Amino acid sequence: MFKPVETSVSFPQLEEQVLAWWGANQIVEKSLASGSKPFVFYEGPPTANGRPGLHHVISRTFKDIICRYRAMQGYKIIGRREGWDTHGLPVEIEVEKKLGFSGKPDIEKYGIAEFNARCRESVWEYIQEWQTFTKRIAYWVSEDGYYTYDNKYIESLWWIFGQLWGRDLLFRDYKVTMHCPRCGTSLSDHEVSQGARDDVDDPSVYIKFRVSGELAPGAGNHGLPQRAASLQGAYMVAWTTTPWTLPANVALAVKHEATYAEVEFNGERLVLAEALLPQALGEGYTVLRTFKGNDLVGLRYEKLFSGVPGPGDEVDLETAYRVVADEIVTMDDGTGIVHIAPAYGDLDVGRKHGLPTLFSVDLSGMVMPEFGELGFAGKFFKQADPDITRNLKDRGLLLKSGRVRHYYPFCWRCSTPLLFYAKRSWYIKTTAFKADLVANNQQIHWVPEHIRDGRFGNWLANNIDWAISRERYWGTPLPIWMNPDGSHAECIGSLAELEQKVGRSLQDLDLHRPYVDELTWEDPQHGTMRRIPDVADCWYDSGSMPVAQWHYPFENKELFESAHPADYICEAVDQTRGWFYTLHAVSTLLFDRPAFNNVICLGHILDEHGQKMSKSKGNIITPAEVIDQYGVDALRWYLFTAAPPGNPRRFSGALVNESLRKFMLTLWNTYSFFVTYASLDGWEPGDRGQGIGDSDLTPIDRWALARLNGLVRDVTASLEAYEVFPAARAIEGFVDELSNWYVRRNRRRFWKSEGDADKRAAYSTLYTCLLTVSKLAAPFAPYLAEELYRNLMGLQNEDGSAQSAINNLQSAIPESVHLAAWPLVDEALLDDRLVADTEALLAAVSLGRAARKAAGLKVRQPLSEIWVRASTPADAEGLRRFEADLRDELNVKAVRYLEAGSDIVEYRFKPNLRLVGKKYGKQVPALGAALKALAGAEARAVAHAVEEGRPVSLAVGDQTLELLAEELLVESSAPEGYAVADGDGVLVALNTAVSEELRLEGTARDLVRGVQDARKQAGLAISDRISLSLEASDAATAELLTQTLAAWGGYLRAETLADSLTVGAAPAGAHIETLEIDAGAVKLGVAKA
RNA sequence: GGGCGUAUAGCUCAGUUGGUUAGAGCGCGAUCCUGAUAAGAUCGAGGUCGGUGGUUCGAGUCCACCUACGCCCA
Repeated sequence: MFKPVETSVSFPQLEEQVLAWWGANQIVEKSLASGSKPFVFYEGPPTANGRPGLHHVISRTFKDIICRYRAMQGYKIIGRREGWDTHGLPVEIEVEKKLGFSGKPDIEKYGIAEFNARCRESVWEYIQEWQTFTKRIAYWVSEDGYYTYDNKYIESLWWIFGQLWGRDLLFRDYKVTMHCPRCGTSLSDHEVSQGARDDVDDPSVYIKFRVSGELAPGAGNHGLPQRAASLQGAYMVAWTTTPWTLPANVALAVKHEATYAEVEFNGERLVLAEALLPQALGEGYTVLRTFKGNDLVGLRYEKLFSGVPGPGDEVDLETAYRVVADEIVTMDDGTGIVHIAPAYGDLDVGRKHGLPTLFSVDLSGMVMPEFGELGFAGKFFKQADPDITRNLKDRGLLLKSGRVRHYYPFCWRCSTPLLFYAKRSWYIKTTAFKADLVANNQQIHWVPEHIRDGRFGNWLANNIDWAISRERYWGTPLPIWMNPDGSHAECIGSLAELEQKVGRSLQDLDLHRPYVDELTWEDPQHGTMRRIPDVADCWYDSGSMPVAQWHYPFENKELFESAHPADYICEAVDQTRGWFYTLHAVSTLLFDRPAFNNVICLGHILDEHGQKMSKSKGNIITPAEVIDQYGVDALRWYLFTAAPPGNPRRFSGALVNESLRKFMLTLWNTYSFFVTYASLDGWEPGDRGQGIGDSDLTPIDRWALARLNGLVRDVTASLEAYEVFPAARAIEGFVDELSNWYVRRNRRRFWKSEGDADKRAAYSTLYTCLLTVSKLAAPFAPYLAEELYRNLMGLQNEDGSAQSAINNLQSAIPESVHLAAWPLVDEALLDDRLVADTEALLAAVSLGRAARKAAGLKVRQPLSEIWVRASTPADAEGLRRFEADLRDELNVKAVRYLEAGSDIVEYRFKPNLRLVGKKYGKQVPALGAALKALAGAEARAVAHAVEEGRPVSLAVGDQTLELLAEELLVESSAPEGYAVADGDGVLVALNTAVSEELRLEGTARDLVRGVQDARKQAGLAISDRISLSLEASDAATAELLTQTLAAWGGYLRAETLADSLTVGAAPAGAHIETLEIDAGAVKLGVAKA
């Protein structure tokens, strides 16, 4: 009934077959449609305009595993669908590159309509590849996905804008951008980094700001008025490399806790950071007094120039020209006093301290006409530097000037120096909800945990308003219309509302630029309403997907209500300030709840040297090459078991191969072993009904089932906590023990000829283990699990296609493991004591082998006895329970137990620090010494007491301590004349004496192994009977051979299926192998009988 | 410059509330076992647990500072 299984297997080929079967039988569709209880998943949309890489494999497999697990638990997964992030600068840049463009002017010339059409196409360039890839890595999602450029999607985004607008959460303010004055456009971060240089020659000037003696409004008064008065006429010294920004100065910043000094220098009083005095002034100054940065806050100074307010801005100059304290100030260079010009880079500082924003240079980089009388109006800002410096020098406000080489950004296209420039932008007022953002974050279960209060928590605690607008083309148009002078604005929250405004149907309208830009209407009071040209930050698109993917609230109201918040999302750690944040912000602002309850936050994949994979380094490993060689399951298994998901991981094909060999092949071979013998015996799972009772289960069967149910318990608990890594490692550990302990120990039960209850118990046990493992492993390694499951369930006959009898009889059997129910723990089979006993046994076996090795006694040589001592009485019980296994594994005739009654050993004691440490604290060293001093009869008495669980009185210093049995650890020396190995409190001692009788038995076993090997070399089948001949190389060996055969001849014949056994030269035609025995050799002649 | 994370054997990584001799796998060398296995077992070489200082009877683990790397931000 089982399909025959080859021991050699190509997993990539097997996977292709399973994949084809899934396709032919709509397994994916059935899984997606299954379940009842809702479980909500959000797909974080990738941009499909590049090829999928390994980092996509890891995020998709971690998304997949949880969804599969929940599906097997009977959940209906909502949102298990593709999603595509289609807007944004990366797409535009890709198209610009293709068209050979160098910036916005080229796009405008080309036409926005055509450009956006190209962007729309470009998004789908790799979609085929993505979908094939997605299927191949077995990421099960519906292809009926959402895409952010869809009109419906955009309409939902507009609805959100409308909601925010209605609550006054959208506003306009300055934002500092990197601006190219020649190209007339802002540059993105990555464009800036392309053109930055770090050896730019610039002026380095030290400017004096005269303290006026007044105080800023609202300044504290703890001694400040007197200080202000006394500092009047002194100069605060600031350093800058951009003199052109000085006319826009509105404040000076100091560092809170730093020490500042008032010094006398060339007849003037100067104020600057004490630590930087030598650097800034050299010699010749006298310190008059010092104070903290905080003590200077609120002082006012005389302005250098009169900066110009932005068009339409009302500014309160009362709040300007004062000293503030801010973290941006460092003591690395300069004077510890920083000149603040919000318009040209220090906008956040300005905002934080309520400073006005003043300008001196326009967007074309020219000094504004307002500075005409100073003689530098109309000059390019860099050219104005010397003029400004000279002007200040003439007014006695320049301390000194020089040149410096440093970092400065240039336009990557035209090499024009860039301006930091505060431009009008639109913001979402997230700061108004900072407390809610922080509180809602506390409800989220982060894996790894530290992200919550670390990276993400800190980001929220330092929340700044979300700059939402972009001066670009391919994106969601901001639905804000304004009148010509900007005095009136409206936000449109739906298509219907817009139709009503323009008075016609817009059903066929593409809701992108330039089409929406063309929609205007006349407002009787305010004039022509035109859309502002900006589009939305594309993070806003993806962060709004919980709403927009369902076109809420225009459609799918019920679905949306049941699909919010997500139970689970998963992306890489770089999304903390990306998608994780935007989801959280949108959800908190709109609904005051988190967008997701559980999140796995993945680390990045690095190459095998810990370097980031990048095209330029040429160290990219593509998913395809790994999958073709090792298969998807091996890759997935590696990703799940290599490291906890939050850690970065070094990747190489060799590591995937290790997963394949370590886990997949071990499981496969166990499975193959089972199927081979079950088929031979015609065993079927239904046989359990024919009288295999619990009583037929041997201890090792019970162990396997206890261990299995413990595994189900542990894997389930781990996955419930979204801890994939320990779950996968647990499965791996079980498979290893199943193969290398259960199967190895029980081989004879499977191949013996009687088909008795004992044999059926073994089949039943191994079958249950394999079938359950196939279910547990299904979310991790979906292909391998499917193959195992289907064959074990009798769903594949010999040609691997049609359904077998059992399936016809029991049509309720799920046809795929992915449609099967997640295993439940059978509490009755759990037995932690049994599992612990087996662990003790395995430890003793391992030590016994080590002792054999040390004594040079191979395992095939039987020995008379071993002595064992377990670390606890309970473990000793365990060893007794499995004494037969212990004898067999170590090939000894008897096992004896070292107990205090036997005086063949010496005892040593240690405190059980875990217990004793807290109780006795500083007395621990003395206690340890007292225990160490115990010897002879006294020591034996203590050991006795501990064994019987009685407390022990011990003199420590001048006190007597009453120690509980469990507070002591007992070790014993090795008995004389024994080979010993010990560890973790367990000791195994071998009696190394080999009697003549034992020697013959060992020889017999050598002969059996040699003949078996010869049979194999001769190419005989397992069941072939042979005639065997043995020829000794010398007289001594001949004598040994004769004696051995006298005692063990029957055994030798039985084990090797030898019908005849002759001593002497092999007959012609026999296969001959030579076996080394003791000092001599034996020629083994094997011929088919 | 700031925040977060990481640093343990040649390589990839574990190390539970601080506790007894710091582990696994791979690789290397040796030996053994084997009629499911591409496997397995044992031993060996290989560790200043990134560094310094501190807390403690006791620190890979907790604290402070420093170094290197990664991510994010400026």
